[in-house]
Amino acid sequence: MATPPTFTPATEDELAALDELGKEGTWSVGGFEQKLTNLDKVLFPPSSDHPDDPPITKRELIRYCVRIAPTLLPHLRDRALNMQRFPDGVGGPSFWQKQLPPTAPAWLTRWRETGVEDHRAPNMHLVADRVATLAFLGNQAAFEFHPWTSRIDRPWEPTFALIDIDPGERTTWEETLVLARLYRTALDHLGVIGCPKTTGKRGIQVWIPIVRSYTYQETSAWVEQISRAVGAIVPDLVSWEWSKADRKGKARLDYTQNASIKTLVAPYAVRPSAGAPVSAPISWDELDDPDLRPDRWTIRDVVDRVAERGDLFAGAVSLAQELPTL
DNA sequence: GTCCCAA
DNA sequence: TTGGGACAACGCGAA
DNA sequence: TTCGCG
Repeated sequence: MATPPTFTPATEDELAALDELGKEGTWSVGGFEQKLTNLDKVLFPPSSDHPDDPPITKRELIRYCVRIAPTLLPHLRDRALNMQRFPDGVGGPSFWQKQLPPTAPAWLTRWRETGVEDHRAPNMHLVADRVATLAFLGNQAAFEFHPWTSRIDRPWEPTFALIDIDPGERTTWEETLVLARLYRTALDHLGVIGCPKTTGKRGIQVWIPIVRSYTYQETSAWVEQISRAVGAIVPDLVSWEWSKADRKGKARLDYTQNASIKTLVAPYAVRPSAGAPVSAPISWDELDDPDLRPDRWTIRDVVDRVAERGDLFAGAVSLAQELPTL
């Protein structure tokens, strides 16, 4: 696949030029020029933990997008990207976008969906494979990145089995951690490496990188089996009810995201909440850190965390495991 | 956020 | 010139 | 077959 092997970060000069733009203007980053608009528009109010911090503008979002790009792009390259867009930021309406408008900049990499069932037309998807593309996404307020779990050369074969711990209204953070630790024990027992991350909202996910020989039906069944076993250990914390109302505030262990076209929020993606929290990869040990929170890292500090710790989700790109028979 | 089309 | 609509759609289980 | 759900 003709994508660059490494992703060069935005230069200091490019970042300075972003700061010097007025409320809109043409910006050159990573070798491509594009028009940026409404740079001083507030997209995120400060979080309640830091109410005196300045709010987060679109300019700051774009700055984050290009600074995290070298770490994020390996997770997005070669994958169709579903965009969830929040043109008015937190609290405003959002919408999904799969089809890239023909009027979008010509230099964006596109992939026309193949192998689609007869009843719908194939979409022309965006593939994020450049620093400049991340700036484009920031300008579009498309900051909640949802890459497909397959790669575009074999779009109907997943590269991940996905564990999604979705807390109910009555689930505490400590209970969410209990569930995550049970998955940790289960995967350890099976000799399978999973990549855990916070969601930036309330949950925790584990992405398990796999060889491309499984169907979605198989990955879904595999994750369901483990999840049922986890749930059986702490039945008071988990509900298997489909209807939200019948769940009584309990957590859902949602294996049904292991399906074609469905997506989970990407590592380092920004969530539409005050303070711009991100979905942050963690080490398994951090489940025992009393300071861990599901929204602990934001666009203001996750780049520094990556500088210190590296990409804790690197295994999601480099590993390809068999799923042991259960 | 941006395009498109109707008014 | 302005304003409103469009911008996704799988698969599971219950009704 | 449709509806709720993520």
